Amino acid sequence: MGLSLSVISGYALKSQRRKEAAPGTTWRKNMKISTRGRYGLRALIDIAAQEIGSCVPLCSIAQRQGLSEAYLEQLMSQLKKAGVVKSVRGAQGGYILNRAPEEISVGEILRVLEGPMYPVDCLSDTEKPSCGAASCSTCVTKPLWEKLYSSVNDVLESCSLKDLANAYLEI
Amino acid sequence: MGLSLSVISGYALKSQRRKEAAPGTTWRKNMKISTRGRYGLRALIDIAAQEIGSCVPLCSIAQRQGLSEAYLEQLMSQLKKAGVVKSVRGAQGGYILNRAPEEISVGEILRVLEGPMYPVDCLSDTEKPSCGAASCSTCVTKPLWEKLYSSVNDVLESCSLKDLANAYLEI
DNA sequence: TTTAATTCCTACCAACTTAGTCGGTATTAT
DNA sequence: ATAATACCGACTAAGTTGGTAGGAATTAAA
Repeated sequence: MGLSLSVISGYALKSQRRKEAAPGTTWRKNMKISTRGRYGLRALIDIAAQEIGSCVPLCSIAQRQGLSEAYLEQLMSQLKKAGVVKSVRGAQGGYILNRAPEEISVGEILRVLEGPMYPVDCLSDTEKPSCGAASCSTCVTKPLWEKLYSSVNDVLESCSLKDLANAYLEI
Repeated sequence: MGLSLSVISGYALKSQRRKEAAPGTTWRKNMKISTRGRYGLRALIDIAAQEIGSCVPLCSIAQRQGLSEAYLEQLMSQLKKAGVVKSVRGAQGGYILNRAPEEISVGEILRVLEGPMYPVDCLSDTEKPSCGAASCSTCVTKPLWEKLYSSVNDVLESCSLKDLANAYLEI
């Protein structure tokens, strides 16, 4: 019934992985960091852990970290545009950190890959009551969301790529 | 062509609202609190702001807060199961807080409606390396996620329904 | 006792997001 | 030349979000 072929395809493989991860209960995905941020961060830690100044090709990152090379490509391209890494094309090419690892915070990486860490959209620009409230200035929850936002940012800004790469090398 | 009827239906109305909210750029929805948490919290603030001990029917909450009654129903049912509110059925029925508003934290409410605030799933139970790493104990990012988790929780636990209801009444 | 207001319950749905895949092009060291 | 690599845009299955729809059960009040 053409089943074997379709099961072999990449799309089907993905769906298998999804199913096995799904628990019985109805889980929400809010306040979560997605694979973009997690995988991208792992890739950067991997690069930072290699000899400094050396080109690290995607295929080697993908292999060491067990990630899809094609998916990583998307993420690295975004990180390059944002100035976090630079790339060298052609054979023996790859990616290099664009700054010292202690100058790159986890917060910056996640902001590039996931967008700003606002817990609600209202925080993104002044006076846009997307919550349906009459006005943002009379919103009683806004101060709480602002506190949450700055708290999250503080934690993510306090950790640099150097910190994580050091820990990675020690294992 | 049957177009007018389908446009009038609720499904079509919803899609209109979605489109107007979508900006040009590609926004991610990670690390965000969804409508479940935001609407549910607003509903509870609304109840807490009414005369204490009085039954507050969903229709009045929905009207005052500009929310869908049917959607609120889902949320309140979950909050009831979790022991945050209790309900009175029949005419003149409605919902009442199950505890004093100062005993109900925003953290509890969001946990009920959105699930636990783990930024990554690995934190949910011991040693489940859902990230693909060899083992959770060698994961260099886990301590960071744990710090993030407790930071988020601290903020949300430090704010009670009473705090928000008071602010709400002052406006 | 009827009626209206209300909670409760299950199913359903369109739009959107996520987590990738696929195929091809451009560039460059060897 | 060739092989390795980055770069690019289109595509996609599965899952999630933000609700609707329709009815059943319960109860205060007329």
